[in-house]
Amino acid sequence: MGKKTNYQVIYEVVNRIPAGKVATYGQIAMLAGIPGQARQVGYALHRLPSQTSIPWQRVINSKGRISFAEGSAIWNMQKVILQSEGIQFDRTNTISLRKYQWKP
DNA sequence: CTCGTGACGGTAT
DNA sequence: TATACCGCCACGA
Repeated sequence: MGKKTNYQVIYEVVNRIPAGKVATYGQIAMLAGIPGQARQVGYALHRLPSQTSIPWQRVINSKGRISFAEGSAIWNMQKVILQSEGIQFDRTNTISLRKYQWKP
């Protein structure tokens, strides 16, 4: 039996985030068993194919902000999808973790 | 093998 | 409050 790679575990955790909720990179790293390695989570999501069923858009940074350059095409896409799932952004494009952070 | 990179994050200044 | 530093480590050149 091949042991699971960190990526596989990361994807499994991200898959559990329900629509209408978000999780931080650091939180996913912790839940995936690689605490302190938030960057690995970002890299794992970065490698996902463009058409994936994994809800990558539900992972944001610890400040409650989308980790792409504000105004970029990918940034806009992530924001639109999250809004369609019921997530509200404030006037500085920040998401309230208090209200929307996933608590498994 | 070494080196630069990065969808991060906590701490220091 | 904002910016700067690093620690972290898999990946690819």
